[in-house]
Amino acid sequence: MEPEFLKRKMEVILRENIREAVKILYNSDVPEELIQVQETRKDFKGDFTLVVFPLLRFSKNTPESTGEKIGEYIIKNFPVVSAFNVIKGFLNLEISGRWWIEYFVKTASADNLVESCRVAVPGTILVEYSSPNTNKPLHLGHIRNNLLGFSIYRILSSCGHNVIKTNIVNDRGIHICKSMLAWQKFGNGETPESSGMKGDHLVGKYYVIFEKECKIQIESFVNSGMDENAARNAAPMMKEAREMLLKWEAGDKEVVDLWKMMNSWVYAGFDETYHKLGVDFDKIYYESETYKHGKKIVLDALSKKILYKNEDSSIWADLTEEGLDQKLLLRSDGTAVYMTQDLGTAVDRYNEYKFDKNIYVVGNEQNYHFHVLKALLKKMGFNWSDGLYHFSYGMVELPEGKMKSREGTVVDADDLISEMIDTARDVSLELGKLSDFTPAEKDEIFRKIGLGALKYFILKVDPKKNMTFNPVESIDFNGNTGPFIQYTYARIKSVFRKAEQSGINENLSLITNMNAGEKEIGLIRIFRKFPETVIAAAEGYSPALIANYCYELAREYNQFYHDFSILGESDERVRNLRLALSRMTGEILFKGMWMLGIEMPERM
RNA sequence: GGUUCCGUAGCUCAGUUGGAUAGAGCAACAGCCUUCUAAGCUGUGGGUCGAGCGUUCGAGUCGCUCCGGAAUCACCA
Repeated sequence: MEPEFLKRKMEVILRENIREAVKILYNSDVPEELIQVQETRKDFKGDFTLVVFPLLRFSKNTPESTGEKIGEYIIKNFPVVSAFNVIKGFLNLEISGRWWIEYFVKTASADNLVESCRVAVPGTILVEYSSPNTNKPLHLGHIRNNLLGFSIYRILSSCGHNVIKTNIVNDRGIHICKSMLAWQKFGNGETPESSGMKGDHLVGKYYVIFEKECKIQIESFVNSGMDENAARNAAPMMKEAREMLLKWEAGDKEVVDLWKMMNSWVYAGFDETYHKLGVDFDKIYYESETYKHGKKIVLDALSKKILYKNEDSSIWADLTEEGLDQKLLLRSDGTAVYMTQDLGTAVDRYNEYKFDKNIYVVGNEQNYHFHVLKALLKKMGFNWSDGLYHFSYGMVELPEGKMKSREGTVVDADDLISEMIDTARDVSLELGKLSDFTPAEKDEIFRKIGLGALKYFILKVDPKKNMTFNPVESIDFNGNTGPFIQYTYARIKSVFRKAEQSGINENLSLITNMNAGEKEIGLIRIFRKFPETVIAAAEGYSPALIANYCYELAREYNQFYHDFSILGESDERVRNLRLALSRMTGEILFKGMWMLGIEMPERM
């Protein structure tokens, strides 16, 4: 295989030739960036297009005649270009079908295409994602987070980086104490076993109970004339929660034991959800450990006068020089806040991995937090903080607005996954194509399709944009969807199964020196875009680019599949070409979807 | 109010460094299964790309000003 061949793109070669043409025709040395070669738009004839406008100042002629002259020169001196046409200021060049076939044969496999994406200098990259709180189950927002994080991991490692998946579990803090307290007060010893509830859901239930009971207390204070903030502080439940946090930080055995027990329930629940989603982690950090280190870092910085102490003995950073605000790092009672532990986690990670990059997959609601985190680390003298990158993604909203746990409008992750699989089952059974499968095999296919639909739905959207999820209309299985791409793949697999049955083998050597038709070239043109799409996805942290690429390829292939017979073709060379194109389509779709964490069924 | 992000068809979304007549899917309507899987394919209708001004041969894309929406500015995480 020759990755160099793949890297030396046709555009580059054309650009060189055009530059040569301009030099000879107009006696001018044109700066490279003025030679704009791009793919020809679909509705015009040609493969590559030169935008001639920037060259007019050298030709001192109309766009049309400049295009004509360059076109004539190219076609005379560069035989790979078989024809050209000029429309307005655009010179469309047609590349010979033979070149496309030659290109395709040299490419040989999707693995080679992925191989050509590898970066020259691989780095060590940490990808932090998921970051759950242990007081409630995962919801749709976490699903977007997990899918993005996992996909970024696969994309970056496909490009040759050493990627480590990390997860910081927010297992301490006042919110955790809330569910613990409510369980103590109202739980009557309920456990996941006794209730039959998934552990994370059970703990989440008590978090909700706390909020409800606390709200009643606050309201009664407000009704007796207290203002909202004071009422919140005075509510006995809130007081107790704060006391519990203090006890926890002091290592009180009873509190710590309760905490351990309830956390173990939650972890069992999370593991189940992660497993269903198909995501995993190489290293899990716990805030309950890293916050201590965070505290130490804060106190060190205080002693170096980087931070300052307030008269109530709370500790702050002054970030006004950085264009930010004052930031609290330790409360007046000495307990840690969110930022404290994130400082500790970042330093721990750097010490452990000496990463080049540390990517935080965290929602855009925390943009400010990560701004501050980076600025703080820098201020404290950790120069590696330049490698911190907040991969900020948009919120998932419901048609009526933001999801709110309090109002019960949260789309639960486990529920959603099961609903998707159920829908896949319904659709599939109605189509009735899998009658010869065992129930277990069918379930496996339904799972792949249901999750494929969900994952694709989430990942096809540009990560940085907010997206809307409509639970009523739910997720489609037709059109620009995961199942559409899976279906295309299953069709290709089916062709090869049939081929095997009829003893037809694919023979690449037969297709060299062939001339390709328009539809074949259409497919090869899309194949060619795979590596650059992967690279763009890696550099721009955008799995959506790969998702939309896969859709484009699947659509093109389905047209091809519809218009031409593959196995029924009598000309052996043509049949081999079509088989080879089918195989490549299947391979690329498989690879692309793999990078999204989407599995592909052999049949559906 | 400050900061950041967003606004493209009825709905959900694409639209590489500015390039030709702004694209898909869903929904609606009309077709295509005796032939490799119809979760497919083909066609029709649907747009002042939030508004305006500017830069440019050329703006959905860049700049400015508005309008509309979101996030954030906690001794919550």
